[in-house]
Amino acid sequence: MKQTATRKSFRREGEDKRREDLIAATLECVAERGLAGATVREIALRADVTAGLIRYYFPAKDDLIGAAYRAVMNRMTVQASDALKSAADDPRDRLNAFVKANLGQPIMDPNNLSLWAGFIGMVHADPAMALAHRDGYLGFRDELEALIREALLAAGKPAEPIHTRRHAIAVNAIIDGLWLEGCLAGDIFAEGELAETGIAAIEAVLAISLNPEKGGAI
Amino acid sequence: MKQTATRKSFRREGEDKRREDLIAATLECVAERGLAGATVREIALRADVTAGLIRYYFPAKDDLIGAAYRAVMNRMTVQASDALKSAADDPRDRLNAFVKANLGQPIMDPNNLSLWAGFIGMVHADPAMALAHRDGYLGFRDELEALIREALLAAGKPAEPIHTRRHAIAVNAIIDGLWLEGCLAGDIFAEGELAETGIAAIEAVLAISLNPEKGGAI
DNA sequence: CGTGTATTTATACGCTTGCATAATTAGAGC
DNA sequence: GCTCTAATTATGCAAGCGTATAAATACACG
Repeated sequence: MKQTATRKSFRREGEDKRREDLIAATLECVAERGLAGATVREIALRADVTAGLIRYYFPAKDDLIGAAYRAVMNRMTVQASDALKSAADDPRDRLNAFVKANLGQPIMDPNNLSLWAGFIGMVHADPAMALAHRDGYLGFRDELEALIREALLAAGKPAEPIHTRRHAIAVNAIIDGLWLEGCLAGDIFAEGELAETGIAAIEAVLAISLNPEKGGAI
Repeated sequence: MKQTATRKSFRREGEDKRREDLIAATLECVAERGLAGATVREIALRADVTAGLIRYYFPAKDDLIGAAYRAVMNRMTVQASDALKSAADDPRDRLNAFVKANLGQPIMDPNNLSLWAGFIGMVHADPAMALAHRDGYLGFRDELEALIREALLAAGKPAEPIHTRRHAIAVNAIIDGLWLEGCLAGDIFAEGELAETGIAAIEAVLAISLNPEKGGAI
């Protein structure tokens, strides 16, 4: 076993696994030291790989960063959708669960904000990234608008597209704004306070109750 | 005028002027190419100064960046406060004007978002930045809470601190969220749509009218 | 009209970065 | 077990970074 200046031993991994590992390592770096801390060498170190390999899987570093961004956004979307799947049937419960999921762990997390903010900074300069972002945003808002529509109907309220569009914009703003506050300074809020505040505000905006079981309201 | 390899001519400026110029140049860089584009050399170029001078006025580059961040936040705060000064006496009109100012030009601007996002990315890693941000955020929210309290009282509604706090959190989220949407994709909204949506949402949350003149409501 | 000094320029150093490329090797297929 | 190739390591480079420091100069003051 005496080895002086030996090469690093390695295993060949599947392409998918390696990409995932590299993305995960990137997210670790960003989480700990911000976007500036995500250098190819540091990422490689975390992935237990040498720096050169990154370029084997990603044409340039920015492609890896972009993939990492998409992974985070996708992960958040999936987590919110998961909350929907395990929710009750009543549309109001579903909207309630959706909001709570977005305003609680693990979605409302400073690490997510760091990556998101870093990426937003690039959006302004890179049109391709701007497009990717807009798609994500509109997708989220469309999902929200559908939930709102069903909740309104379940409460016996009209749900014209003209109104649901504006409602979706407002509710989306409430979620985004509270998410932001929670990510940036979660410690100055009580446990669950932001989620409760969000639910109450959305109830007021939509003029319906999102807790049809307990607090009955037509 | 024949000069080969002459030194750059310069004028001595007051300390305040130089600091302001350097900060302005920094903001230009960040707005155009993100935080990564704000290098000492590029900043110096924009300020029509050589790079070394930056360190004469700021101990390190990060100090300049921090000063620039504070300048942006301060500028937005001042702009919003200006809108208050030229508003009517009725507290509901004042809150209305405050919201409209934050959801219109020049505050709701992609450049401001770029700056803000770039800095927010650092907040997570740099404790000093985090403190600066928290102060700004709490200052904004406090101002908002005072406005809300007065508006509620003017409408004959109770304004207990327990409630105004939560209202301030929610209204702040609405403003932040809509500001974000407008900065990121202002072109997909009609003129004034976001401001109107914000006013309507806030009216719903506070259960008062913010247009006491025209649309009378107790 | 000199003179002193605070301000500004100029230059260079040591690091780190992203990227390219050559050398190696693990592991599948025959 | 051999062989071939795709995956991985290792090395180096050119560029750009922040910072330190010495040299130059504008300009207030006497």
